[in-house]
Amino acid sequence: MAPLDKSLIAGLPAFAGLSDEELDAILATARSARFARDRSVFAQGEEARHFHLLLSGHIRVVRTSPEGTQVVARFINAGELFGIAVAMGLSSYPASAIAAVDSVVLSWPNAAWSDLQQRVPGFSAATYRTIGTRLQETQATVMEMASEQVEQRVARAVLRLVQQSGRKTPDGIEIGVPLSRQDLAEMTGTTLHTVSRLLSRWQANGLVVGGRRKVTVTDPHGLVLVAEGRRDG
Amino acid sequence: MAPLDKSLIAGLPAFAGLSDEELDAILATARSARFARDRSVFAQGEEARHFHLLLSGHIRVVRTSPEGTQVVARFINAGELFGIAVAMGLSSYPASAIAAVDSVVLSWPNAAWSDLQQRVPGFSAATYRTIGTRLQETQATVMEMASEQVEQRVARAVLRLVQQSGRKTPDGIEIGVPLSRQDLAEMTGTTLHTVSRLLSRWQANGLVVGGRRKVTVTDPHGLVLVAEGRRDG
DNA sequence: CGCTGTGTTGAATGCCGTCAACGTCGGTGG
DNA sequence: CCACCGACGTTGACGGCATTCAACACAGCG
Repeated sequence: MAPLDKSLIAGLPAFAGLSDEELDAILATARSARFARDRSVFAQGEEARHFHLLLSGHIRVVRTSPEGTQVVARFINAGELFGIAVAMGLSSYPASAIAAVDSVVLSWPNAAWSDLQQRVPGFSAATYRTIGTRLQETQATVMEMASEQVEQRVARAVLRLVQQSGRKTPDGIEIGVPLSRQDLAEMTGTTLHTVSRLLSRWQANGLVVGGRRKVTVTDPHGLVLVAEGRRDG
Repeated sequence: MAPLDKSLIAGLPAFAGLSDEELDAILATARSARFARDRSVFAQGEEARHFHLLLSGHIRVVRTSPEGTQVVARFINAGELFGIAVAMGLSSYPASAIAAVDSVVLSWPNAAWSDLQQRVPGFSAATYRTIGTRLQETQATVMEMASEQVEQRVARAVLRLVQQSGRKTPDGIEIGVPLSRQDLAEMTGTTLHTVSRLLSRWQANGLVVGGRRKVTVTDPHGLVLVAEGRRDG
């Protein structure tokens, strides 16, 4: 396999300020792979031998309960680390990672982890921050689920996705990830039926335009009001 | 103030295998303080200047939403680090910490953090693991709230508390933290009314015995069945 | 052209939150 | 020691929101 080009990771915050030689050294142990949409990068429960960085595309992180219920824990965007079980002292992945669109992933064996920590100044702190941020986000989700109505939660989820991967179109801001009603339901702890009803009503009221696995927000400010419970969808 | 005794922290996993001199050095920058029940160690939003270790007692970690809803994020037990905003790159505490019982807390200024990371081998990894564990637990909470009924969630919360701070008594296993119905409600995202109803029914069916700010589990196995939805309380 | 995955919508049920009233324990001050 | 007051707890009634059950519509694909 041809060596990976250092331009792939030169711009990322985790590797900021490194020389060309260091970047090459870091890439020496990495492998890149392409994942077609809906393919799994790793599966929950599987032994965690690698950690990963998303070069392009979007990854859906899904947790499945023993009873089979699924929850979409988060979406990973290009440039983010994921599957870093090694950083948390886990020997197996706590969730599955599935390509939401065709994606390119860079993977290192776990052994490279301590190496990176030593070689790259600030890498450790950057990872702490990543995990810490995810902890904050997850706790925010808990608060939402404890204190808000389903409608507000779905509105917030849509707004978050818009912020993470929104694309301007003539009609409004479109979410850049194929997103089924089922996905939204699994992100908010509700059913696809309820999500469908909500989106229909929002569409009737001019807040969004729905499509097959697609949502376009036409009135972001109005949707914010819904999310805050200050307006009925 | 008299120097702190190294026996305080010698047994903790985070400081395992250190010499007496190193322990003394670590303690040199620490301050210990006693917190009476219901006193706050730090408050949400407050600038995070210190990180903390619980020497004895129990701490309740509470997040409050802008609207005023409260959620009990977790209980801290003796020997655990808490308020480690510095590790997550946060400049202010994301939650409040309140003494659930009279407690003794060891506190370091944030400046001691990087020092500890360098001086104590494995400290970094131990902290990663702590944060990672909390992330797992929080995500498990999200899954529960998404897929389980209130009764199962409350049962799980009670069982977790039993595991964390259970004390054997003639009547059964008593939760070692003063725990109001309101507290349980804030841990499970429900109301004190529902919790009260559930505990009453459980008591009638011989699963628990309730008291003022107190819960004793008389039939742990039965309660597990309730938590798994395989039995009605 | 049928099949599968996705989405929509109606109707009915039920869980649990809300409102309300009352009961009880424990600490505090006289 | 006792009376009082506030915090905590219990229980009933009611209603609404969201799930559940069911049926149908539509798109994409082999």
